[in-house]
Amino acid sequence: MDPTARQARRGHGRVTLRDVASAAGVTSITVSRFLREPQVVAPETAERIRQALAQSGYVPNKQAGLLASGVGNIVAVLLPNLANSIFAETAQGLSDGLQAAGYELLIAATGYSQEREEHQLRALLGWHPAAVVVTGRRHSAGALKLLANAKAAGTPVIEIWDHHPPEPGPRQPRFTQIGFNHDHVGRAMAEHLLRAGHRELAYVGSGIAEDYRAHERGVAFAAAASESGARVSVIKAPPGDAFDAGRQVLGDLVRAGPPFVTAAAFANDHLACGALLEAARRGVDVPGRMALLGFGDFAIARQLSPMLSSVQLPRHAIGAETARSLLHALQHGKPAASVALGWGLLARGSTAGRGPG
Amino acid sequence: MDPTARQARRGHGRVTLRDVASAAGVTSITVSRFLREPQVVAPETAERIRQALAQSGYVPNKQAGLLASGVGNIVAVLLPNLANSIFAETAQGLSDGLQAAGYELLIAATGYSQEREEHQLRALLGWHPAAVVVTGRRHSAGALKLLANAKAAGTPVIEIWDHHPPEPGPRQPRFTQIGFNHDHVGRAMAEHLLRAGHRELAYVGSGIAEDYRAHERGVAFAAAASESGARVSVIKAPPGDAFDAGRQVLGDLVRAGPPFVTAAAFANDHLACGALLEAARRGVDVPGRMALLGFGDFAIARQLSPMLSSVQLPRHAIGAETARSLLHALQHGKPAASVALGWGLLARGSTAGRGPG
DNA sequence: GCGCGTTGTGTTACCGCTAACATAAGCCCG
DNA sequence: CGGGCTTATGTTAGCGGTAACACAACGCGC
Repeated sequence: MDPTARQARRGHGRVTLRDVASAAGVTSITVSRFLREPQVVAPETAERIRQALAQSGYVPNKQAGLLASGVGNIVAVLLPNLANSIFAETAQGLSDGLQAAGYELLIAATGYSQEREEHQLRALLGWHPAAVVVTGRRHSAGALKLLANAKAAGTPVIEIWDHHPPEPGPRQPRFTQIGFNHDHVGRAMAEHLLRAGHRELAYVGSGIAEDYRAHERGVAFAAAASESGARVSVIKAPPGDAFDAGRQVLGDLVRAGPPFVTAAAFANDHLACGALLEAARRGVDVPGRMALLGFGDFAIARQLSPMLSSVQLPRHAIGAETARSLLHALQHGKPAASVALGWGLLARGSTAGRGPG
Repeated sequence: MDPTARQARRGHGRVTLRDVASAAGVTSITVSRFLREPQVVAPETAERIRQALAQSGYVPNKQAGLLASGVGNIVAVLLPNLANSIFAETAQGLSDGLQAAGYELLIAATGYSQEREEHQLRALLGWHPAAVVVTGRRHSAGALKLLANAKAAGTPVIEIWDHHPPEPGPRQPRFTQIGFNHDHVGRAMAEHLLRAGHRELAYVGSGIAEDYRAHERGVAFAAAASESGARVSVIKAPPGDAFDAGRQVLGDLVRAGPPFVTAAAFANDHLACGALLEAARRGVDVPGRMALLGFGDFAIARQLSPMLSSVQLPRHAIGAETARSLLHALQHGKPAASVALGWGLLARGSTAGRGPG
């Protein structure tokens, strides 16, 4: 009956705008206005409100604010995982760019599973985020529908870590893409080795079957090599520690043959470094007997001897550029254009050429 | 006047519970019930609702749900950063444990700044999270107050990556801690080197002045060494790439003296590996001329030759255990007990002893 | 046939905040 | 000195859901 009893029945016992307002001798809307546009409140009133706020420990309820105003500041982010340094750095880039603008990150990991992605996406969309960031351009049918709905409702949707022309076939919804073309990278990796004179190549995949981008790089690598008349064997790295997997692959490669593989490209630098270290242990000459090429340009790549050639990726830039693009789209109410970010093949000791030819 | 005009004025144009309800020929509360407790709805009604839901593309508005029911599923997480692999793995562990239970992660990075931490905390608390996870036990006065308020309101608060007895002096609010004691680790690192007979030690800090945990390890290291009559020089690693910093520190150490430092402990494995690689390049005998000890047991540590001795950390376990603890606290409505997680000093080649000395 | 418990659905009020409009007080100007 | 404009604050209604209670329809036993 009495307000106290009612309060006990519902409510979290937290300080609300109304509490602050009655302490300041005004109504809640005045405090609300003070918080959003202080200049429209009379100076003396403002002062009383300021004091009431300071004493109250008031924390605005953003659910209520978003519900009432439709204006939120949550950005939903879906990444394959957080432990992998490349995605962690992207998350950091996003965080750096968005937190300064007052946005907050609701992050979920999909474990490279489209099914989990759809599930997480559905959950995150329930918070009515101001924008949605997903990894890659391949999604389940359900997820695509959710993303298309979100975009139709004016929520910016950005696909990161990929940049690819539209596929043939039934027209797909298209979203802003920020990343790079994995076909190009795969081809460039092959061409780098071909230019050094190699004709018997290997491509060592990461073993994560669901990572379509890694798969695309491998396919493009093989295609480019075949077109030049070279041969490629595609190898799947064993599970477990990536360094150890790389070591094992190198051992297998040098024991095998003929034909003797003379150059191997890897899905990531950990695999490649494992191979490089194993070559050193076995006295296998790199790049003389076996050239090694990584992907990702992890910090360790530059530290080994010979230094590991690798592909430098815009890891942090993808996050930073996505933040920029998102802020732009939110300000202008229009989807931002896709951005192809730069990458580079860093030719170092592990693939030093045999001279032109 | 007419509902369409009103809808245009407010609302996001998204599908609401009411839309679904009118399509199914019931009122919104029935659909709401169907979603929460399907068994109380009559089978035929349920079927109509199911169809209406399938056609509508309805996504529940969690702001509204949380506002009305007070039951949410957001967990707010504050980490120093996301790019650093140790915190990324913790985030992954949390994510693994909580997403299965239907919780979502609102993550923010503090950059080791207490000021940013307080700011982020204030922002995240506005979402009225079901629980709050912060890194470390040191916070600004304002942040402590916010955390204490949250705890008083029944929100579980967990401090991770630390586990420490209460400090003397004014009584601080205490929260559940899940981590390990950095003093113990620092002492253990020193004792490991002392046991191998070293009397002239160096401790190489990370250069992040705000990382109080790294600082505590360094202080404990120095204290333990002094108590044994050994000498310690504390060195701050230069900024920039950690491997390069480690290389430079090793160069400085072997050029310096007398007295000749014979063993160096590092704030992380990247620094230590840089030193190890530089020693190999210079032909400095490890551990003969210089023993090297890392922290973190990164994957690369086992791969170098000699293998780097290091401290194995419960990186993922901190996240996983925090998830467990949180779920427990949420279910039982009582704060969970602190947990000291295990770590281990992995003695490998880089600190192989000179025999009992 | 009447009271009574079940079952399934609707009504009302409210979560905490804000948009839109209403209102009251002060001010200027002719 | 009264109409119209500003400025500062209040009132009302609603965001999209849910808790609590109300209520109608039904079955059942005696």
